Amino acid sequence: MIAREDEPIPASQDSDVLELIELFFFAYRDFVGDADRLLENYGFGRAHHRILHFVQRRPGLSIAALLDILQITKQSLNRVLKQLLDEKLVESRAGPSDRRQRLLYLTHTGSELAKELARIQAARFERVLDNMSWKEKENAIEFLYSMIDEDQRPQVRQHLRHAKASFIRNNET
Amino acid sequence: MIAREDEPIPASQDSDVLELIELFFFAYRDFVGDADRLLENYGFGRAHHRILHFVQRRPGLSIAALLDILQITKQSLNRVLKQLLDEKLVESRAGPSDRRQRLLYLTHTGSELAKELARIQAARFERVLDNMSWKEKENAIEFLYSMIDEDQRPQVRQHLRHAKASFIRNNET
DNA sequence: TTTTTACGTCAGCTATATTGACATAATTCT
DNA sequence: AGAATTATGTCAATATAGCTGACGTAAAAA
Repeated sequence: MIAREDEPIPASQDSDVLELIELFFFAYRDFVGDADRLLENYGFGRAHHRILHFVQRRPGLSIAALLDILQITKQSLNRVLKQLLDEKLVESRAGPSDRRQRLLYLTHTGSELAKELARIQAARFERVLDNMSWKEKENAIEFLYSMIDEDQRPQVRQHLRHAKASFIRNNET
Repeated sequence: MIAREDEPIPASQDSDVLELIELFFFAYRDFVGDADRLLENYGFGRAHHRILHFVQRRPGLSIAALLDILQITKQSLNRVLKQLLDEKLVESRAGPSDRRQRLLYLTHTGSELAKELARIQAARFERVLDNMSWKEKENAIEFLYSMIDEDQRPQVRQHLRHAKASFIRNNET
C-alpha cells in the first residue's frame, strides 16, 4: 500500500485511538473478571451482581427504576431477581404510597455479598487512584462521564444523586 | 444506623469509588452499544466484532494468538469464526513456516466492516479527547492501562507492539 | 518412529438476553 | 362507578455467547 499525502489517515484508524479502544476493552474485561470469580462461588452471575449493586446503592429502588438503569426487559430481570428473592438476598415490599410498586431492599446476607463485591472492585480503583493526584482523579471521572451517551447522562446524574442521598442517609451522624 | 467515629467508612463503600465503578459500567455499556447497533444490520454480534477488530489490527494473527487475546475457548471462537469465514469476511491461510497454523486475514468486505466499526467507536473517543489537553490524554491512557490486571499487561503491551508494527507496515511511505 | 502441537468438530449444557402474549391488582381518569 | 392506564408477574419460544469433554487430523519436533 502506498501512502498518499493528500489522504491523511482518518482518526478512526489512528493508532492511538485504536489503542484506547483496546485498552478500554481489556480494562473492562479485567474489571468485571474480579467480580465474576467471586460470584462463581455463590452460583451467581453478572446479572445478579448488577441487581445487588444497584439495590445496595439505592435501597427501596422500584422495579421500573431498576429496569431503567439496567436497560433490559422485565422478563430478563425477573428470572434473575426471582432467584435472589428465593434465596433471600433481596426482598421486595409494596410501595407505601403506590401499592402496585415493588420496592427492593437487600437482606443482611444480600448486603454482605454486595459489600464483598464492591470491595473487590473498589480495590482495583483504589490501587489506580492511589498513584493519582486530586486533579487526575477529577479528570478520570470527567473522562468516564463524557464516554457516556449524552442523552443518558441526565439519568446517570439522577441515579448518582439518589445514590448519594441514600448514602448520606445511612451514614449521617 | 449510628455512625461511629472509630469505624471509618471503608474505601469499598466510599461514595466516590462507588461512583467510579458505576461510571465505568455505564461508559462501557454505551461504548459497546454503538457497535452493537451497527452489527445488528449485518446479523453479527459482539463476538464477531472482536474477531474483526483484532484481525484488522494484526493481519496474519494465528488462532492461538487470537484465543490468547480473547480469552475464550477454541470451541467458542470457532462457532463465530466459521460464520465469518463462510460469509467471506475473514480468510485463513496456512502459516508459511508452520503449516499447521491458520493465519487470519480480513477480506475487503471484512476490512470495510471492521473500519466502519472502528469509526463509530473512535468517534466517541475523539469527541472525548477533543476537550482534553495532551497531558490529560496521556493520563487517560495511563488510567486505563493501570485498570488492567498487572499480570495481563505484558500481553497487552505485546499485542499493542504487534498492532503498531502492522500499522506502520501498512502505512509507511 | 513416537510424541506433541495447532487446529477442527461434535454433542450437550448454562447464562443472559430478546419478543410477544396474557394476567392481575392498584391507581387514575372521566 | 366504570373505564383506562400503570406496575408488575409470568409463560413460551428464540438467539447469542460462552462452557466442558471427547475425539480426529495433519504437521512438526523429539
